[in-house]
Amino acid sequence: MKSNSTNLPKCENCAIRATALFGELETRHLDKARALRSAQVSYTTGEYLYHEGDIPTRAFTVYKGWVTLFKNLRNGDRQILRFALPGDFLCYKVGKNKHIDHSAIAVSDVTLCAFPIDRFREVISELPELSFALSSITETTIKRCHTALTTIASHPAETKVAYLLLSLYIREMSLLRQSTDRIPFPITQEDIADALGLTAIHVNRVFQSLRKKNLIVCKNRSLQVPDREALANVAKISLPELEQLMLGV
Amino acid sequence: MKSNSTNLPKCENCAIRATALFGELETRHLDKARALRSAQVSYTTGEYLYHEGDIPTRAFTVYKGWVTLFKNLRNGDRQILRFALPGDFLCYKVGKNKHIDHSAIAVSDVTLCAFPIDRFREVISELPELSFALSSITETTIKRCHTALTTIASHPAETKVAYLLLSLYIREMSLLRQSTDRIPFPITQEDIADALGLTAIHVNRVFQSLRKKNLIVCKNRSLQVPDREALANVAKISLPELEQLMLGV
DNA sequence: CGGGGAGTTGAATGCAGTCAACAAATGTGG
DNA sequence: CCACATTTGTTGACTGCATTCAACTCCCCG
Repeated sequence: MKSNSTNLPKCENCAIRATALFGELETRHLDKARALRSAQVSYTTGEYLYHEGDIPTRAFTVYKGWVTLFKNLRNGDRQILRFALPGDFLCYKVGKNKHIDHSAIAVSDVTLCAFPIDRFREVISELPELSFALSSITETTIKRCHTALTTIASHPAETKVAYLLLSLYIREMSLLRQSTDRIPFPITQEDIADALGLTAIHVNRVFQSLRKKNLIVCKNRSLQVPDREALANVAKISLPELEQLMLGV
Repeated sequence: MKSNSTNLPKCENCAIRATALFGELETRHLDKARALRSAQVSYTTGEYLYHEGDIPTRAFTVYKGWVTLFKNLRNGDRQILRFALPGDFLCYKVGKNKHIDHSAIAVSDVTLCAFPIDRFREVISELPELSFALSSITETTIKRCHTALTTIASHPAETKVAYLLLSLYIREMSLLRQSTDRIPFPITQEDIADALGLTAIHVNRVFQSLRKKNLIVCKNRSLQVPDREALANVAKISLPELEQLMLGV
């Protein structure tokens, strides 16, 4: 882990602000709110951001790279809860029970903006808008959690994989400025299996099948989706609906 | 739906306060916060509390009875997101996107305490503690959503069913004053199937198997769990852990 | 050049879905 | 209070999707 608390980039120009915490706040409140941020921190691939059971002191906004949030299970398996992409807000925890219920690992090299959680209490007192911004974020988190539930419960496996791939593709594409149709894709087939409650082997077979139908091109840690409509079809969701969920508020 | 806004029971003596929204607040703040509540409302079995896509104006605390929260899927199936029991907080929504992402139905006759959502904004401004109470609630919701995810993804079906039954049993038992080991159980096997991503037929077979092993007694809309440890074992979770999640904050 | 992680393939097994029919319980109107 | 309709629960036979186990390839990195 590497930390940097000087020369931080300005929030108002931040490429990801629209989708991040401060995107919920009006510009005139930004200066007050920005005082929350203390540093940018970096982790390399495979490093833990925090462990299940920790009492977190800092919350994070992902600035660059991907993070997996997961729980370790009794039987040695792990359940991936979600993949956090740039703009996502992690590890905010103010309830009575102070322990966090999951772990987080950098799946690629990541940079995060760190916010001491204590300071939220103070700022909210003088800027109640912040509390609604936070609510808005957690509502999105719950909404995504609900669709994750729905996806994992759905059948067959092809539907689940299609849904996950398309979600990640849409979110990452919206973050890329350049005109490319290929996104960096740092997660493994095993990660996907752990996210969807499948085996890596079966995920692999589904990948073959999707490739054969020309629905995905996935190699060298990158992913292309030539025809989103077609993939959305397999995922049994309407494309506009999914885009609204992934990009909209 | 039936509404009553006079002679409301007092929050400080409420049997469910410990686990409900105001349980998060200290007693000295209760009078300010109680001003939020506007009425008690009742619904009969099968009635909708709200529909997916609605713009909610009121949030609810379940006072009596059970509620299912669910989404209707493209293919006609429905995914049950969770069962809400007395003390649970529903339908709070303050984010930019004002539409709610799921529907809610009374599975038994229910009584709810209703709170106009608008008024939360005002009260939070003068009582920031309320915003942390709300955060605490949503953190619990997310935590339960995470374990639901983990449960649905887990194998085999017996594990899932055991987990759900035990969760509901533990929660409902803690609400019953009398010394009984039997809880009212208003949901159907199909509800359970819709919650876990299984077919009703297969849930039935799992029920048979659990009955044969004397792990559950389920008839006439009631449920007994003679040996919680044993059922927790099948559910692949430690009993203390589950109790902490269901009862603790 | 060697090692390890990730991906790929095949064969065999088994869990859960589907279809169909029926039984039991519940609710409704006559 | 009974007759009927509807919902919920139960059982059996069959099918098929996903898991398991094992072996092997490819690629990246040291």
